[in-house]
Amino acid sequence: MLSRKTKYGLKALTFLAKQDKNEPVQISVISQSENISHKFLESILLILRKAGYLGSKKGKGGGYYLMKHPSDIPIAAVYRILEGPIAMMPCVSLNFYEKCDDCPDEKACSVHNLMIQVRDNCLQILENTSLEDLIKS
Amino acid sequence: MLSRKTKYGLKALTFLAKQDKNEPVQISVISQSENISHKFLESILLILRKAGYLGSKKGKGGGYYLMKHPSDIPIAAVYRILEGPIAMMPCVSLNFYEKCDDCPDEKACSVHNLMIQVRDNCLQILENTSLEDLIKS
DNA sequence: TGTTTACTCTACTAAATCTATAGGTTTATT
DNA sequence: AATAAACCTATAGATTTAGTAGAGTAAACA
Repeated sequence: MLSRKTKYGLKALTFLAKQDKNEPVQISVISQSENISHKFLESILLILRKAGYLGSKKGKGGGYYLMKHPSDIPIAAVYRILEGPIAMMPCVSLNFYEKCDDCPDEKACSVHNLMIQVRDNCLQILENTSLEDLIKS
Repeated sequence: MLSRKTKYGLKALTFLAKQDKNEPVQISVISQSENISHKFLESILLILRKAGYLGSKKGKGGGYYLMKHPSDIPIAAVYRILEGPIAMMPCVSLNFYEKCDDCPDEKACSVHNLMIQVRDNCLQILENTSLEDLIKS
């Protein structure tokens, strides 16, 4: 299941992408519009800023704005930043690979092979959907 | 991410499906072969038994065995029993639907629409893969 | 009938993660 | 200087995960 963190993050990005101008939007504007706890959203936006997807401006008239064009922000990237691996098991993750301690032979593991299929399908969607696609739907 | 519970459950079912005869296999045989904590596996097998996928026999020569042919056990069903909803958000779940409290209009939610796509893709795989398919791979 | 074997069931726990919240700090604007 | 708004650290409560402990129950077998 998707965490609220990721869900809120995606909603906030969508909100920013929908703005007419790419000017700073205050956290409280986003949090009120999208029904997200102000403080929680704050921490999420901070993560996205550090990852390079958001820029920020302090002080009066400040807020957050997109650092990239929505078409250059694949959902997969946001997902990895906020949620972590897209794969269902570390042993099938491309970006967060880890060996299973209980599995002597990965290639012989039927669960492993199944989850590779699932991963590929999810990846295909999440890599090929951008923030721009999201606001169109 | 897939919980160990589900992973272990699938591995145990796979182990049983691989047996030549469908005769009771002791928990300890499975737990040792698959490197799973005996007590933890015990609780997982119990769940699968109550769900009707496994039968059990007590006493000497006892153990667990499949109640259905592997081709009649879709992975999606096992997943739902052990892991819960396949959907990434309750608002896109077919079997465990729940409205989001933060979302006034589901149809207007871009995250919602994206996750429907993801769900459909995962479902397509998990519904159409049976335990029998798993042991072949 | 008694013993062993193996599943059944309830309860508990340690650790991790999630979902925030609190409160002070820094920076920019007016 | 006053105010606005992001920045940052710490913490806390709730939930979930991944088990563990131990007594109970049923079947087999001698």
